[in-house]
Amino acid sequence: MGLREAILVCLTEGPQSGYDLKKTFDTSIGFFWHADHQRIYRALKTLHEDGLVAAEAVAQSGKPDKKLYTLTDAGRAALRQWSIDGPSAPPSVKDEMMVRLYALDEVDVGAVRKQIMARRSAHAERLSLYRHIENVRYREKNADDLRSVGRHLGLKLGMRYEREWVDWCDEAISSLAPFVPQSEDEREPADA
Amino acid sequence: MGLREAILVCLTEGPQSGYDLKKTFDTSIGFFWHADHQRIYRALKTLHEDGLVAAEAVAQSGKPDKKLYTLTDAGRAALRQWSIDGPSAPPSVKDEMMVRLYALDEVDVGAVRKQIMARRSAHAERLSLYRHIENVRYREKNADDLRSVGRHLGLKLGMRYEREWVDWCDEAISSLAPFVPQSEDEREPADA
DNA sequence: TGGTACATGTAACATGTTACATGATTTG
DNA sequence: CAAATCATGTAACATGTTACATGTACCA
Repeated sequence: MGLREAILVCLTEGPQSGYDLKKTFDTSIGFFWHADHQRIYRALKTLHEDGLVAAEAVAQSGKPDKKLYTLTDAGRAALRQWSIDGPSAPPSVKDEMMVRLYALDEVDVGAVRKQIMARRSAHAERLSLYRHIENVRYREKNADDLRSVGRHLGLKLGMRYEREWVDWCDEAISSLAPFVPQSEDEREPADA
Repeated sequence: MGLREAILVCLTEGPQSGYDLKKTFDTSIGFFWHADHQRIYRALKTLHEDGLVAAEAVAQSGKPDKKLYTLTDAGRAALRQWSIDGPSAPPSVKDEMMVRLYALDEVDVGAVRKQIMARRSAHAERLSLYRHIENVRYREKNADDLRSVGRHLGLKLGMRYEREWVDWCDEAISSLAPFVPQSEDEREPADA
């Protein structure tokens, strides 16, 4: 499944509710594996049925009850087994914007160029977020435990990826400039 | 859908059968959008129903009949509209190996490291394929038509991507070496 | 005669997305 | 008083994967 294992990985941090997991998927692990809350709850149900996680209802004052899920020994074993057997081939890329690049003469180049500018921003933002995290967590204290090394490596991959994207966007934006009517990015936005 | 538009993009090259499209998806456009033959045939059916492609049965001596699909004017228009309206946000990454890196202390590090070595090969192979294509198609003849510029840009993104992956794998392989029993890659493979 | 390429499909299943539903507490 | 956060879920739909099915021709 993939999502199942991603959840088990999250639970190695300690017991979490579905809601907690959702937040983790929106931030740290979500950079490499995305999930919405619906699928998280569905997956937790089957993980529980399979005995890979234990559930405990926790009453909270005011707020609704939460179910705290904990990794069981079987869950730990499954995680380890997955790390040996599971897929490790490069995942296939799926990028609609790149598909457009294959028939640039049949699409709206100005629109595509603007999309590339938007992506530049998105990737630049990601990159600075990653740099921030690196500064906060891995500054000079070269944490040499396995867990930190692994996570730092993940972060470094993310930084490489975003950096290349930003550079590529710059390259693409200038390459496409001659094909766009009046170099729209240099035009002042018209006042209403 | 995404796949629909990828097929329309392929058909801007000229009429193709489902089988032809499958081969295209296995090579060029498949680097950015993957599809198996089942989904291609299903998508072609609905594209045809929607009038975005025209179908023509072609009898062949010996071989089974093939259905040649051609882009219609409506298909061309749909493609153009999609290039304006369609999604262009960075697609979410999904990579099980990266998920493993989040709990390196709970998995089999030796296995993960070997997987990284395998990925290094896969990415290096891709990179050299891309370099080959660049040499053959875009060597010095700086083709300045839109179509070529777009495809060359796509290729360049692919090269950046694969190059970073190869470098990252090298970094990861050495970072993890101290955590693996007897630096397994330096051991001679035991004779049976 | 056994494998590969050509050529097209169905069916079942697994996964992922979108919309809807509920209900309390805190913050502006 | 409206919106956001906490917290969990169902249902319908869209998409993607795996397995199976069929049949010719060519090559070794």
